[in-house]
Amino acid sequence: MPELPEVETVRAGLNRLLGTNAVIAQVELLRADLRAPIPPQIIPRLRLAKITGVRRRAKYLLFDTSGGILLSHLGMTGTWRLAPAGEERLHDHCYLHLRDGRRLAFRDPRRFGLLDLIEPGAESTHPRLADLGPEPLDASTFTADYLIACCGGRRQAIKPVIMDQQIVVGVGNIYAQEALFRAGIHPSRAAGRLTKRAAEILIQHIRTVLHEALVAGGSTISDFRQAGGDGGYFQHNFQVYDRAGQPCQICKTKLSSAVIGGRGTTWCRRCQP
DNA sequence: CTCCTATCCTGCGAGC
DNA sequence: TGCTCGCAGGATAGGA
Repeated sequence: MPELPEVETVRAGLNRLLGTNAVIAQVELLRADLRAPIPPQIIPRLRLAKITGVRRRAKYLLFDTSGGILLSHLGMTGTWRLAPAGEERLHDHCYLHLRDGRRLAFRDPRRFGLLDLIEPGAESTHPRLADLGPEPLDASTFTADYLIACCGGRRQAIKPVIMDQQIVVGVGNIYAQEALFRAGIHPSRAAGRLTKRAAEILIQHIRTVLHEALVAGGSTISDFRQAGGDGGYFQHNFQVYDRAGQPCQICKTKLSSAVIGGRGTTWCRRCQP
């Protein structure tokens, strides 16, 4: 489900719930694999470990603990929630039993998510993290010059390029469409034909749409929830995502749609030439 | 290399 | 109402 704003919202919610002194009494794994095998050593390694905080990198959550870093990706449908005794749900895959009696549950019906353990100090070389691009909200690394350099010579459409986690992280199918609409760039435009001016505008709109969604607590689609159980409300601000056939909110042109880069894509052919 | 496609899996809504 | 079909916020292996 989650792109940067949703993952960041979950991260903030987890930190609010956990504070800096939560201790894991026991890890309970209800299955051995999600998208990839879950290393069974997380059970002994996280037992009695203190969770000192939860960070985010790209669309990954990193639980810093005294027993190592618990790495979690939400895939399409992953959620973390407090699950009091008796509130077990289908597709709960992992429970973190806390020493204070609370229980944190990772649930992921489609199982595109991920749980892994990173050894202390091995974060920068972990295969899931090593090749990630810059954070889009970091103005010092995600620059127009950088994006232009990434796009140089590429004939690929710009939309899958900005969704490529090696180029820039955190942008998925929703916010890619929204940012391209705001920037007035057709999602199929060849990445290599992007001018520096267009790159500047696109970067600016990637930042503002992600930031606005962040402030709104993310977008609630299907089962996205903050760790506290509330949904975000940025979905009310979508201008193109899931609005194929409806009128453009700027010029009233009927919005076009097609599969681009393997993903459903909606745009305004008049506003995004 | 670059780019595209298929695939992992379940749930849900559209359409018949 | 009930069924089937297609599609869904992500990431990646494999082939062209």
